[in-house]
Amino acid sequence: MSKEDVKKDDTYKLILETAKSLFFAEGKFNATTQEIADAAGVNRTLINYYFRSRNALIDLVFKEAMAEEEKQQKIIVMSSLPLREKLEKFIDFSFQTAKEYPYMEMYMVTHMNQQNIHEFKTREQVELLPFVFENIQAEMDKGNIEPMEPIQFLLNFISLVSFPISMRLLLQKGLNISDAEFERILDDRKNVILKTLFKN
Amino acid sequence: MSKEDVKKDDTYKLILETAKSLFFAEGKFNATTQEIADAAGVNRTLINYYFRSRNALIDLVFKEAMAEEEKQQKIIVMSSLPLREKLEKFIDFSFQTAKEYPYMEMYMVTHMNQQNIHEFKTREQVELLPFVFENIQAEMDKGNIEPMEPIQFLLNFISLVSFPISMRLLLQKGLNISDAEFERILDDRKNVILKTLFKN
DNA sequence: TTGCACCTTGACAATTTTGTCAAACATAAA
DNA sequence: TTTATGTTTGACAAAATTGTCAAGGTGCAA
Repeated sequence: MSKEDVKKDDTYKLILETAKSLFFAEGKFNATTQEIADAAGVNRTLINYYFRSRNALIDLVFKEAMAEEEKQQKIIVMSSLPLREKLEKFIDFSFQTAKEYPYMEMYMVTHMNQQNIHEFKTREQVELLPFVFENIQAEMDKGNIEPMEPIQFLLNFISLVSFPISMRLLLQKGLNISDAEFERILDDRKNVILKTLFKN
Repeated sequence: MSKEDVKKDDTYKLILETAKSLFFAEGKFNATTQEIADAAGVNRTLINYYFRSRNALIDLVFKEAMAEEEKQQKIIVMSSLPLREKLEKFIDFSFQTAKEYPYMEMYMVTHMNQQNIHEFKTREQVELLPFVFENIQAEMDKGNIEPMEPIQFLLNFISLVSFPISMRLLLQKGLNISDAEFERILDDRKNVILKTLFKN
């Protein structure tokens, strides 16, 4: 099926995307090479042919996801929009990728935990942070947001955006919420988050 | 070492606690029976002797963790304290268990995802929810918290409490925060969360 | 058509992980 | 001391997972 959707010589890409889908969309963090191959509709040894080993494929998936996420986020942070609009854009972007890959963040954490990964943020990313903090501080000075350490505001923001998506399954079952209902709640989240973080 | 700390016939308990520690404290979600046995300082086959199979052990760890968490939470929710104080207690409790088992929530989610787990909340838990919602609604009517759907307020609260703990590794490395600094930030979180959710 | 480069496959081997079992061991009661 | 019960161990078998390889296939360029 999906094998027919792409050119034959795109097997490499097909395997890569299928792996991403298994890990990030379905949350099958321990998918075996056989399972990945089956999901992609290809022979298992093709994974070795194109990626050398299972680990090499895993690492590639991880690095690509990281890079993609960073690239997008940087564009938003570096824009000259006011803070509130930056955050709005960030929410939109997060919810959009989260719809496709709800388990991506959790995969990152568990994967980093098992490997020993050090610098996964570029120097650029880290150097951008003080700028963001200044941005937040300025809004506090203007009285638009509750005064607190900028890092705490940032934690608040990331938490409010990411947690309901990452932990969706836990929340849905724990609070007994249907799929449709949870979708609706998520759609309202953007406004709720802004209302929670900004004074009127 | 740790084997000497307990009575010999507590091997059952020792293995169970070691498994919990590996999964929830160290985040080694794929620990093999050999790794668990080594960590506990016992022979691997004792896992089969006491728990029949690896899966049986895993399931037991999962169920016990769930049960323990629910038990504690129920005590808090059922208390007749005002909402703000309930939430304060909840924060204290969460941070306390999270210090010991930072990866517990993530383990729950990934584990539920791989198995097909349905009712993991007792009927009691679910039946308690409307009561909590009323509680929240009353505070909104009193003007103590920003008006929104009670479920959204609850999501906000859980997110603010749990996310920084669950995703600690990702946040620390992503934001370039030292261990000591992150500890300090977490210690301030309780007040920050209350300030964020409650109007003055 | 032939040759070449690349892709795909199934068979096989190596490794890892789990589970079983009989024998050895320890301890407390008779 | 002997016996009985429950615990621990190492050896072995089975299953699952990964990686290698030679052989076969495909399409395109000469």
